[in-house]
Amino acid sequence: MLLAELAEVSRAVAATPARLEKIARLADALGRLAPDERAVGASWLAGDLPGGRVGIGAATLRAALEAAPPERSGPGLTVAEVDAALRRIAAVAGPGSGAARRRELDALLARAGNPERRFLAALVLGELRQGALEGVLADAVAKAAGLPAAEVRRAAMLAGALPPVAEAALSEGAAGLARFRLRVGEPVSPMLAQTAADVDEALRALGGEAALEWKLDGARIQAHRDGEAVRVFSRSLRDVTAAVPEVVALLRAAPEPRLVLDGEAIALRADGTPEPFQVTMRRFGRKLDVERLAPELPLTAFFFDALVAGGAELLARPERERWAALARAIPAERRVPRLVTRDPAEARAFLEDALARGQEGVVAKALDAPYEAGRRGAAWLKVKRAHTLDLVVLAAEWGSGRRRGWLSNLHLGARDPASGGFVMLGKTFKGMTDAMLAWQTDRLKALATGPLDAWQVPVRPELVVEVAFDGIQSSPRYPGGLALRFARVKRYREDKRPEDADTIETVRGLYGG
DNA sequence: TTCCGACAGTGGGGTCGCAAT
DNA sequence: ATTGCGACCCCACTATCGGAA
Repeated sequence: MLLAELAEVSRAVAATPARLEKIARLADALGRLAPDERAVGASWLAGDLPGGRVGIGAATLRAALEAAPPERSGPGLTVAEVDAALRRIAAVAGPGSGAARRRELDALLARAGNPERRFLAALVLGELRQGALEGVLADAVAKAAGLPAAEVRRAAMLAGALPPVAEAALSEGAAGLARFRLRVGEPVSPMLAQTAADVDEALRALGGEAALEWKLDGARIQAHRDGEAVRVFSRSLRDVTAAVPEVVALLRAAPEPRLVLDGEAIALRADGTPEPFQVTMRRFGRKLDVERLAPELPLTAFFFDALVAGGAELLARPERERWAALARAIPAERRVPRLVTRDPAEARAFLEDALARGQEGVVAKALDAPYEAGRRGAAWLKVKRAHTLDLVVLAAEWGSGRRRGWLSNLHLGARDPASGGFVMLGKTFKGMTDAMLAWQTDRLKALATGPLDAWQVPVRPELVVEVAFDGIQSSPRYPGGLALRFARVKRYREDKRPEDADTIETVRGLYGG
């Protein structure tokens, strides 16, 4: 198949809001792929590259697109050709690799017309924006193969990816799907949590009784052991074994030879309290000098689930059984602190204690729920605590996609009594309804102190907005050395003037305390 | 007919590795 | 030595479609 055909499918999928029509068009395209194109075609139609990102980002792509000839030349690109080129691009390394990537990219673009260029660019950036990603495509695979969507999804979660499942389903039907099972050493999509406002709401939603566990502010890990072979995966199923020797040692020392465990890796201070997430990432994100850094900045694993333990696969077993199996496989100090209760007061106290010890919050879990790989199900509910500040809008950036034409991303500042000015603490685009976006666009245009056609518009610092956030973190980027984590707008405070806004001193107090 | 689960989109800050400067 | 880019860790929130109730 030609790249141009897939680009046209993607365009048509993006053009219709109806999910069923998207599914029909995607299913039709999947059915037209040649057998050896099915995995890569499915990957692209889900907005992914089969081998992951290739080392080309917005800057490189922009430069290449500007330099590309206005018209396509040569024969149209085939799916196989483009796949091969992208794999070559991903594989280059060492000095001159930037130029080598660029040459390959230039060659691709030269043979691509505008629709193909748009499709390629979106794929490379991971920003397909056609209103269909893996979730919708799973339905399309099911439709194309004539198989139940639930079985396709299940296989994709156990495989940790949809493309191989698409290939198997289209080529071999139900028998192909049946081959996908949990295997020790191969990662599965982790189960995710929904959010609850507080523990009372969480307990109610879970039917009264639940297991409450500390929510640690670290990095998710899925640890596999098969005898001496240990592999550890991140939330996105990247192999991070080399980054976490402590976890490897822990698994090897366990009394059971076959384990698949779900947990969190986090850096702790000497007193056992958690380091900020940034500090954990100094270890978890590292590939070089891990062994040298490990003694001075150790990572500690806390597990909260067992997918394989006690010689059995436990995905379908209830949570309380999986926890019991985990407890037999891993010592208590390597498990997440946990309380099973139906008493709201006890649950609240557990949350308060976790927060007082510097943890992020708690996760409430249904005791009878299975492990729903890849699902953000209602069986796990996270409860955190937000702070709020009244901050001043210093500037705004024009939105993209469905926010085109709206001033969307707000620059937020705290009042600085010392200078009489404002100290920027970060940006946010979250929390606004469409009505708020329209309103703030009007207001900010009237307050603009710079040209409205610029990418970002500075404004007179007069608009006060109540912003919720999870915490203050040290910042190498912002002038006050502090930044908000997960900032989102709660509401505008038209009753407040900028001189009523919170001060940088208040923010420093929050950071220190 | 209304409700709600699942999904996609819209971007945020920080850290590391690495090539280019 | 510094800078900029890209990948990936954490993520909140709203709008929408279409099946469930």
